[in-house]
Amino acid sequence: MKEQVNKIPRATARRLPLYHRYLRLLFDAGKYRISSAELSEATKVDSATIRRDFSHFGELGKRGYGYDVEALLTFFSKILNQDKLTNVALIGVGHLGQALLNYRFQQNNSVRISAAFDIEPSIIGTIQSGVPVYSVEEMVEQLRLQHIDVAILTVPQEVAQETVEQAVEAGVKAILNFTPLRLSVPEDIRVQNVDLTNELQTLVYFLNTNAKN
Amino acid sequence: MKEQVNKIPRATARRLPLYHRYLRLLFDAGKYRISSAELSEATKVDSATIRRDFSHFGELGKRGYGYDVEALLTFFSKILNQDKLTNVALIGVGHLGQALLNYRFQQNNSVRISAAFDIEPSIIGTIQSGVPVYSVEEMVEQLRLQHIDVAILTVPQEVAQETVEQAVEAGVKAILNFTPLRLSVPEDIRVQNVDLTNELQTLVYFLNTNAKN
DNA sequence: GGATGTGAATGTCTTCACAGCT
DNA sequence: AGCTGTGAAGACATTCACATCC
Repeated sequence: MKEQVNKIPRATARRLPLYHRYLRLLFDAGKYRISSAELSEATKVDSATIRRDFSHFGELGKRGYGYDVEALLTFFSKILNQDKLTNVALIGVGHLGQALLNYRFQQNNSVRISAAFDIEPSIIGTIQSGVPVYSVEEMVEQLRLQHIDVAILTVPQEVAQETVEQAVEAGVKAILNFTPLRLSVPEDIRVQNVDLTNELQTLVYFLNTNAKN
Repeated sequence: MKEQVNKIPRATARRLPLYHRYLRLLFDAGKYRISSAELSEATKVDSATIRRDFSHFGELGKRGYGYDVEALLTFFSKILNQDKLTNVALIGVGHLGQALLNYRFQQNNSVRISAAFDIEPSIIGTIQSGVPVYSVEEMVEQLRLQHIDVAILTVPQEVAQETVEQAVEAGVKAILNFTPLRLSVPEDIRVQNVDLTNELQTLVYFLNTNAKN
């Protein structure tokens, strides 16, 4: 079933959505052919890196020509499961959670938030930005029922760990963690941290060190 | 003036705010001594990596003992300029921008959003979550006036590039970019991308590849 | 005794530079 | 003639494992 070329380097995998996005942009702009040099200009990824990344999936281009935009786009759509719809849960409907509910995660929607959870009685049972909000008590049940295995965590840090444990119990396999805490999870669970304070402080740090790195 | 130990590896620098945060947590919890092994458990950073990271700043620990929490905290506070207040601008007060205005970027506030910019007449001139909102027309002037050199970019992607060019013109040196586009900037300007769609899609990709990487 | 600091080994990622194919 | 795909080199990062020192 998985005819997938395995052992894609992590760094490459993390760039795939970016390539996919720019290929769509190019395709929509009517471009039918692209070289690694041009794609590099758009994405700011070194052209040799782009060629290396692509090469992990086979010989996608033609020497002396470049890559066919439509073919590449189709290929990466498959790779990234853009054909299927992936349902995601949002846990914690505070300011940031609300913003993410409104966030257009895709023009071409292949990922969508299909359920949200909170403890605030005034929003439980309502539809926020098109997404039903459930109480946290119903979370395990709903996650199981809806077969959701990706969750976005935007709860207060005080309850982050306990919440993630419930989510994992309910079968969640991947977590996009917006809390500033590093979560403890079983090793087969993937956590991606989005650490806004950290990003901002790193930026300030580099600014104050006159560092070129 | 800069007695700073230079040539800190990029990967180390990106972990400094995390260390700082956990040291504060430990300090506030009354812990006065910590080993790299314990800090590793909290931060999920390998203990050898922690020791290597710290060693770039000198010999901060004591063999057979570990590290003094307060001393480390003080040290990293200096390194990260936690003593000074850094003003940051928020450009684009949509849903995500609003959420960031409310985001507590620090318990111990050393970074704060001091000005916001938008084109929406109904919020221009108002105070949103304690932050004055100016029109984009006033942006260059205000950024200069307030000597702001860090900006958070949460504008629609259609105007991202032109907006960033104005910000750079106004002296901004670092940008936290929440738009899905890769910005073109002079090479002395630092851009940190926070690419939410990308993160989510990468997570989905890894989920569907039964990848261990 | 116990945990640091660090050479050395290993792993990962990027970049060069060019042979080879179209 | 031009651009890919990739060996080889280089740069960077992590991890091992232990001598060293408190």
